[in-house]
Amino acid sequence: MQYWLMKSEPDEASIDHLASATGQILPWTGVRNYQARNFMRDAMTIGDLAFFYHSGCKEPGIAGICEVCSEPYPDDTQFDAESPYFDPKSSREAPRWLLRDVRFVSRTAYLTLTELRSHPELATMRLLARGNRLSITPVTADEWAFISRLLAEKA
DNA sequence: GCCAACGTTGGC
DNA sequence: GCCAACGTTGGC
Repeated sequence: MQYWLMKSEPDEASIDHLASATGQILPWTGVRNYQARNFMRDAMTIGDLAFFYHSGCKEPGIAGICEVCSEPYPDDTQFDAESPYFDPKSSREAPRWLLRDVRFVSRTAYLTLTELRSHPELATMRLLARGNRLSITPVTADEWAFISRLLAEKA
């Protein structure tokens, strides 16, 4: 059992999209970075929890919690020439990009990036590391517990 | 296998 | 819209 933080642009897929999806499940589509793919393919386990983080928006921050709910499988968008995530170098025989489904767990109080940065306890969080661009990052049990406490206080 | 050029991410 | 930081590509 591990913890994660998964970034999504709310225009594309927000916590509200996840909450209103069929079965409250969405495929974590569009990851085109090998490290993030490897996390999904190799490191995640069904039942892992993740903070659902809104990025690329006015106020980036944690908006909710979701749960890994499938084994890894090929991301269909890599085969779709119409998709912005199309990868001409991938094939159905040897798919490059694997994803997992995530299930809605809860909305949380909105915890902004600025606030996350303000807590020295979180200074070593992968998300906050200088130059970090990874869309999926591991969260330690301590970080998870600390942030959960912050969220509970704000609720 | 190096590395310059290019593309992307994502906060500001 | 800018740009710093990073990842990927491809020529050599």
